[in-house]
Amino acid sequence: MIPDPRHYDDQPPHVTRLCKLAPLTPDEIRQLTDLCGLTRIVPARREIAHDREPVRQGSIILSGFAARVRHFRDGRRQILHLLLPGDVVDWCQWAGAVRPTTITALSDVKLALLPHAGTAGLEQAYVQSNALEQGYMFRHLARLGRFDAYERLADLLLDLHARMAFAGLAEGDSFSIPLTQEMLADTLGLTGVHINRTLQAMRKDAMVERRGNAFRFLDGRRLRSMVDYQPLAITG
Amino acid sequence: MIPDPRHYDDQPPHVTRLCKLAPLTPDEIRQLTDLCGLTRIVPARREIAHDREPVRQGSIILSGFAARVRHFRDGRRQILHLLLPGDVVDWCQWAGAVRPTTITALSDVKLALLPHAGTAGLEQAYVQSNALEQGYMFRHLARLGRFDAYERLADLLLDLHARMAFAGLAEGDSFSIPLTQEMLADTLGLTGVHINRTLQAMRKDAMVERRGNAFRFLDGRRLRSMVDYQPLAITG
DNA sequence: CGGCGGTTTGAAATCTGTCAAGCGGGGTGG
DNA sequence: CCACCCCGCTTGACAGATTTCAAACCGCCG
Repeated sequence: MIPDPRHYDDQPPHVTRLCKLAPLTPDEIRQLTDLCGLTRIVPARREIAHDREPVRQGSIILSGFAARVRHFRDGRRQILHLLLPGDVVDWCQWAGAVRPTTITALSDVKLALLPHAGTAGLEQAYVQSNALEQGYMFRHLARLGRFDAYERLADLLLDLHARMAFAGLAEGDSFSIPLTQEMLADTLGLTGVHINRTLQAMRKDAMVERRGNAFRFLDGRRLRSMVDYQPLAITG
Repeated sequence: MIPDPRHYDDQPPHVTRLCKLAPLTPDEIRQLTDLCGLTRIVPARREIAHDREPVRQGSIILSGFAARVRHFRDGRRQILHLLLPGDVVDWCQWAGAVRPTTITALSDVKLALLPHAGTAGLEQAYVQSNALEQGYMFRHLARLGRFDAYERLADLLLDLHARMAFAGLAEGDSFSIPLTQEMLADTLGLTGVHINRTLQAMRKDAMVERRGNAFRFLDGRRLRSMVDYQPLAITG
C-alpha cells in the first residue's frame, strides 16, 4: 500500500507526499505535477487566509512553511499547527464551510489550488492527509500540556523531521526548516529566550546539531526514547 | 438554519445537538431518538476504545463525559479533548481508519452506535459535528500554549458551558460537569493542587460560583473579555 | 558605515510544581 | 447505628522551571 519512498524522491514534495497517502493513477499524478505552473507566492509574514472567512477552494503548499495561528489582543500569538510543503490547506467536505483559524506564511510560501477531488485516488489522499493532520494536532496538544521545554522541543523536532522525510525533504537524520527561534517559541508556548537556552542544552547533550536552519539528530534513539516517540501510523 | 433551541429542550442531548447542526427529517430524528434503546454503558475510569485500533463503527454519547487521552510512561496523562453528551466519536470517512487516540470514560458514560449516514441530513450533521470538534481543538491548543492557569480555566469553563448549552444541558449561566479537579488539571496541563487554588481565586474575584459539580458564571462578561472569548461559529 | 532582524547572555521576578499533612463526606461492613 | 476507610478536596512551605527585562552581539543588506 505504501510505495517505496525512493520512487518519488525526484518529484516535488507535494507529489511525493500525496503519492504515499493513496494509490494515484498516472493521470492524477499528472494533475498534481501540472500544478507547478499555476501558483501563488505569499511572502513571509504575510497572511494567507483569514479566520472565519468562507472557504472557496482548498490549496496545497508547494514550498515554504505556513501555520495556523491565533493572535491575542496583547500581542501574544500561538502557532496552532505548522503547515509544510505537500500539506493540504482548507480542504473541506461541505459547502458553506468557514476557515477555523487564520493562516500565515512563516517563510515565502508557494501555493497552488487543490485539484478537485473528482477521482477516487485524490479523494482518498485528501482524506488521509486530513487524518494525519489531526494526528499531529493531538500530539501537539500532549506536547503543550505535559512536556517541559526540553521535551517539547525534542518532540517537535522529531515530528518535523518525520513530516519532512515523508515529503522527501530530509536526508537521513538531517533536515532544514525556515523557522526562527521566535517561531519555534510561538509553536511550543515558550519564549524565544528559552528556546535559545534549550537548544544550547540539546547541543551540550550531543542530541542535536544545528547550522542555521539545518538540524541534524546526533542521537535519535535517545531523543525518541526521552519523549516516548512513536511514528504516526499511516492508515488505510 | 439554526432552529430555536427551545424547540429541543425536552429532547435527549444528542438529539438536541444534531438537530442544531443540520436540518433533519422527522425520520432521521426518529432514528436518533430510537437509539436510546440500544445502548452500552461504560463505567467511570474504564477505557472505551484504544489508540491505534481499527475503527469499526462510530458512536454517539448519550450521557456522561469521556475524553481522548494520552498516557505517558511516567504516569503523567494529558486529556486531549473532552467528549460531552451529544458528541460524535469515531465517525470517519474511509474504511481502514485507525483511532488516533485512546478514549476513556471520565464519568459513567452511555453510548449508542452511530446511525449510518445514509441520508443527507445526518451526513451533514456528522460533518458539522466534526468541524466543531476541530474548532474546539484549535482553541484548546491556544489555551495550553499561551494562557496562564487562571485564563486556561476560565476559557475552558466558557467552552464547556457553550457546549453544554448547545446540547440543551445548561440553564442560563449554570451548568454541571462530572469532572474532578484532577481531571480538569489533566485537561489544562496543570496539577490538581493548582486547579484548586485557581478555582479559589476565581471565587474570590466573584467570577464563578461552584457547588459540587455545578458551576455558575457570576460575571460572564468580564470572564469572556479576559480571554477574548468568541463563540465558535456554526457554519453551514 | 549604519541599521535591522535574529541570536545570545545575565540577573531577578513570577508562576507552577512538589511534597506532605490534614480535612470532609459518602459508602461499607460490623 | 457507628466506626472506618477511601477518595477527593484543601492548605502550607519550599523548590524549580520559565518569563521578563535589558543589554550586547552578529551577520547581512542597503
